[in-house]
Amino acid sequence: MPELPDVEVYRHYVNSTSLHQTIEKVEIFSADILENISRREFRKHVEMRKFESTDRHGKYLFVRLSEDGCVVFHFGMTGLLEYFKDSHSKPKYSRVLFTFDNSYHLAFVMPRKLGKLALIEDPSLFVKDRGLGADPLDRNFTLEEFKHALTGTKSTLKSALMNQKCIAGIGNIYSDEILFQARLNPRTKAGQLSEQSIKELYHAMKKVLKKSIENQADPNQMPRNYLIAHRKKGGACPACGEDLIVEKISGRTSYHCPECQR
DNA sequence: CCTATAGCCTGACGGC
DNA sequence: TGCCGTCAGGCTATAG
Repeated sequence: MPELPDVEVYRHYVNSTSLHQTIEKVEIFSADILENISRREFRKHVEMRKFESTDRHGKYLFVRLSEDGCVVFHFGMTGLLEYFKDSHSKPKYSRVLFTFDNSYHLAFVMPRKLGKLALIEDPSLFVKDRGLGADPLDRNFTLEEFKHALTGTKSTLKSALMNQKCIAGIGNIYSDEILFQARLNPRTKAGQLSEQSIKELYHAMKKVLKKSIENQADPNQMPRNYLIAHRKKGGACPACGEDLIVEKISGRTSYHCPECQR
């Protein structure tokens, strides 16, 4: 699931459930999702601390700890968070479980173990070290900056949007949606866009991401003229009714309308 | 620099 | 019902 909107929804979820309570216990059921840290070290740094605040960059969620340090959640394709009380109702595929002093738990649930958990000092340094591009919902992310990120690249739009070093946070589903809303063909070369198209893409990107967050990143709540509900085999364009084209681009299954996205 | 591919991991789904 | 292949909203390493 987790692209930028999903991760932003998880961030709000952590804010409304898990802050300012002492973390009495950390249980790690799958050590292989820990990045660069042992079970023991992770527990030592997190237990008896509190989650103080949250931040997000692209698909990464940062949860700052009291004292110092920051837990980084990366959700892979199937990660999610669940806050619950009854210890018997621990969700299946819980990989890490935080237990608070109010006896509630926060589970990092992830059927496919493609995500990661890390402990870092400084999110901005983390972003820099990974070479992540700007977060498209960052207040300081201007049209100029977007233009700059696209110029010089020879890749397709689909690929550029999904490239985390170019823009951070967009994945397969939302790249399709953004290109659909901007009426741009996914195979268009990113470096050859007109000023006008770049501008439209920029606004479509912000619009789609914001709208999704407003709707709790729930595909079922998205407007009818969005692609997302039709993004399946045999789907038709919600704007013109044309059969959608399905093809692999950058190794991912991509959907677009041959009429609306020329 | 770019693209395509395989691999990581595990479950859901469709065809026979 | 069971088995098998394919696919999945991410990312990385590798080859061409």
